[in-house]
Amino acid sequence: MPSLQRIPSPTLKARIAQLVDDAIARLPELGSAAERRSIGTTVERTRDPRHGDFATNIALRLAKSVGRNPRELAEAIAAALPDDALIDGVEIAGPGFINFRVSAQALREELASIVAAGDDYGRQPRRDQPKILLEFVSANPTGPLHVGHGRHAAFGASLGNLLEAAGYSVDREYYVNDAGRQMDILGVSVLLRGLELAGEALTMPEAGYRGDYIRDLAATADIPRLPLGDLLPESSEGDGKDKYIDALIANARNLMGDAQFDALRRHAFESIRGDIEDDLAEFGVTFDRWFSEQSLTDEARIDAALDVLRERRMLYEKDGATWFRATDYGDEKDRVVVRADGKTTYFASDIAYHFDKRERGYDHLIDVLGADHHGYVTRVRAGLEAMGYAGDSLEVPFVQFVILLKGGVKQQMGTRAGNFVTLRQLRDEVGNDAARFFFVMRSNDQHLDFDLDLAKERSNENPVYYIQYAHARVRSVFRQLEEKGLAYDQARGERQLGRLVEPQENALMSSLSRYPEIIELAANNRAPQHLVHYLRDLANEFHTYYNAHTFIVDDDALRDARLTLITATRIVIASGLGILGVSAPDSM
RNA sequence: GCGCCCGUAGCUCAACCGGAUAGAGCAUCGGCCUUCUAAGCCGAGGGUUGCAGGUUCGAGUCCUGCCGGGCGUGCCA
Repeated sequence: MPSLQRIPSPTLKARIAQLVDDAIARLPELGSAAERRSIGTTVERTRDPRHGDFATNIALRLAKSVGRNPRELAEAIAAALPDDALIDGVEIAGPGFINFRVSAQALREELASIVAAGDDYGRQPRRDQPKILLEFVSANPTGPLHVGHGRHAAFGASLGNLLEAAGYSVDREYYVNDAGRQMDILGVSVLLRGLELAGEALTMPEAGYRGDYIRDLAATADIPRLPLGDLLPESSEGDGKDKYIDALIANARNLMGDAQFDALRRHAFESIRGDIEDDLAEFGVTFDRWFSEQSLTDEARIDAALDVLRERRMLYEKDGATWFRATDYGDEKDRVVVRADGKTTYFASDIAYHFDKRERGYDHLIDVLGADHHGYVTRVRAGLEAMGYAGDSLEVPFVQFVILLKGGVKQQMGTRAGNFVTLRQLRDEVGNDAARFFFVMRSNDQHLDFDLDLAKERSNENPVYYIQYAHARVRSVFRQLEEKGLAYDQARGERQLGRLVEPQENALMSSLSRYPEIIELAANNRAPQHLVHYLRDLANEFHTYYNAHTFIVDDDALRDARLTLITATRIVIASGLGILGVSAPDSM
């Protein structure tokens, strides 16, 4: 459906807020414009229909600063409101709220605009500023994605879609941790499994990767026949598992040579990375860029970033290491960027990476991180500030853990141990739609109990079906229409919207008009679950309407009006589900 | 110890920069299919929003202190 330069009208909420602003501007005794702005005009949807459709508390907020009774103030503001066809009634209520009832005509116009805009309804025009870089998932390429990563993927992807719908310019990026020690550990894990496949008896060290996928990688890798006696370190793991595996890696490099070891490492890494990309793509999650951590080293960006910090006197030497003065920017301690052994730390990469993001022209950075990374934000912001960028240009929504319930029992997960449920397994069991939906239906900063058995049941207990069913029902109505030899006359439907007078019809129209506001709200709050709850409510209103009234009636005008209403409902549901990455089926 | 997040109905969770009588689903109980899909609808019961103070015209929301849970606090990545 081509959208030719459609200029979205402001939301109903924004239009009412404008009327209130206009009214206050006519009352100079209420203070300067600047003072009013600092208070802010707040217009909200009411919770209770008896309070109308919208309400503002502006009189309550202004009362103190102008020293007047809030109700009296509300009366004055209401009297100063410009005449507008949008509003059908205004009343003062409670301690000084001004309640607005939206006119039926305005709702009908909004309904017509949904059908006209189609998929574009609710979307704001694209703004060039600010340019947002959204980084999410960024799971280490040392194994397949598990359900926790799935939550990150679903949340990040939905957030990106929401931000774009709200008009922001967004690029999505996956930071690939392809450098450093963990790649060595991955390589040596594959080596050990390969030797095992060749008949050697050995046990995987605790610090090694023990998942079954390591065996699969080993089966397709070129594994040299190394003598175990030379490969295995003399020290035991009891002396420290980190020390043990480092010695093992050193031995492997000595015996194989760096080139062959790196080739083995690369084989494992590339196959895992490819698998992650495929997995995410099947999940409907794609990225504009896969950013390699190794490239920071290869292109000397870490050194360049450290040079900038050094010039700015933000680095010093102590105990043989190089430290960054993070405490100057509110961190609780200074942080090492170059270790005594000359290697840069992961934090040094992070500084360089985030500096690079800003240098690439992104104004605002969003990193979706696991809740266990919260300690990181202060120091990365410190890095940005030391580089001359605002610390708050980095925003970090945290995603809490997923607790997987199977038979009512919590499943423990760990990449090292390899006993996790993979995202792929989850998708196979519950389907992409249910998985995408479940992952975002709870606030990201809440732990998520993911009940596998429940999600597997293709029953009415699964909320995603409830919404999809509403969409399928609309399609079904139109199939019935066709079978009865009738046709939908959209133009007539739009002319006859005045026929929609049932309470269920008014409720549905009102809910539909909220959609653009929900997009904005969910995007600004980084909260896809607002959209989830909205869609659930909308589906509920549709199902109620469906049960209360027949759409395919003999009265042509009424029938077309109703078909217009349910078409608009279908459009909004399909759009909302699309943002969440969930399909909108034509039949179920 | 210090820092961050979270405590809302039996369970899982909502509640839009503080707003009016705190809402849904599941579960429980009672109704609705000769009519567009019953994967649906309607109704009922269920709450001292962890506790105690404070700010405010107004607090689940903000502040302080407790209690309980999670995470972090590496020259790991």
